[in-house]
Amino acid sequence: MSLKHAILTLLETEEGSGYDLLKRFKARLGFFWNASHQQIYSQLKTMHQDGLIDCTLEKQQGKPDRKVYHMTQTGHDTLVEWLENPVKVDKINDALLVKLYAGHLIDKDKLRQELNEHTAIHQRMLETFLNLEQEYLNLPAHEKKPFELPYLTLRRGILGEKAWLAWAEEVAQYLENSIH
Amino acid sequence: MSLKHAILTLLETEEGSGYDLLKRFKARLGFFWNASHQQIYSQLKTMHQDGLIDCTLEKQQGKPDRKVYHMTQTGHDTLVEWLENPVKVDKINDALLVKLYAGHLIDKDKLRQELNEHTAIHQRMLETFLNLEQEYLNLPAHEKKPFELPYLTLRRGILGEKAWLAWAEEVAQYLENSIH
DNA sequence: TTCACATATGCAACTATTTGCATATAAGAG
DNA sequence: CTCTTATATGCAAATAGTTGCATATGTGAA
Repeated sequence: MSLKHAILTLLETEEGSGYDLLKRFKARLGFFWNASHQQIYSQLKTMHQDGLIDCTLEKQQGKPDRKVYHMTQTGHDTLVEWLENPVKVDKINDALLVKLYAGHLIDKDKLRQELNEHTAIHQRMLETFLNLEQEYLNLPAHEKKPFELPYLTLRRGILGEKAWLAWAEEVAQYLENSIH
Repeated sequence: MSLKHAILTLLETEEGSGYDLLKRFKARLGFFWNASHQQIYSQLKTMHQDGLIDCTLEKQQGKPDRKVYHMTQTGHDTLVEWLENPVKVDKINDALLVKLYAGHLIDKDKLRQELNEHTAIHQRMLETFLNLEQEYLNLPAHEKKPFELPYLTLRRGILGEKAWLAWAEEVAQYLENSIH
């Protein structure tokens, strides 16, 4: 499991509550790791029980209390051990491709419409990534250092989305020609 | 769930045993949907119970008996209904990227080595896809028709792998420069 | 004043996937 | 003669992820 390790990675740099981690997930790991709030909260609970992280309660006025989690030595060791052992190649399970494969069973218009909707989403993601890239590229050289590795993960997002969109263009072309 | 629908897609064209479907998965849907034999067998059992498929027993000499599954009307209807309703955009959970994000915590050599191993796997996949593409492209025009949609799914594999490898090249460059 | 959104947490039930085990035969390689 | 690969099926336990529900407050918009 890697949700655990993703959380440890985030806590390694900075402590935080479940809610913090949820937001950090979306902002930093969101384009290559997805987790819902339920998953994060329950994972934090287990990790706390297992001694990978500990927890202090912060009272707040106006807002609910925050449980702030931080790394323990065990947590750090667990993370390092995971980092040093190989991980599997990412597994793809893409329902849209199953659909396309079976596309002879549906109306081409419906297929085209769904492809357009997915394309719009991917375009929006690409834009977000390109904006983040600009932010990074505009940093003065010495401020870039700590973000070099995160930037490389962002590049994965950019190249991945561009490839997706190029593919969608091919499919759109095909669907266009096949009606006339 | 889409494993169900992927199986229905395969059975729509041709009946088959769990073992057949396993092989067809690898050959046809393997680059965008992955399923283990345990998953397929247990899924078939559930689908049979739910009346989406039915089953006849084929005795064989020398080899174990085969349970041959085929589509029912309910199964067909279920597939068509799924096809006509939108699916979600594919969710990515890529452990290698988590690792890269936390790469400051590990030895660059180890990181480079793991990247190389993943690169080798992706290169092999790309080669496989390109070979399949050649097979398709060498078909006479009239035999291409039934494979047009599967070919588009193959293109996704090709473009996706090429993008992965281009990205890996960027990462390799970075890791190369950061030691010297 | 109501509605949506952000803050902040979590349980319970279900669905999906992985990992390890289990069985049995045949064919071919070393 | 043993080892690997292919054929053919499956159970059980654990882990991972989704969906629906639940609670409580503050802020800003319509």
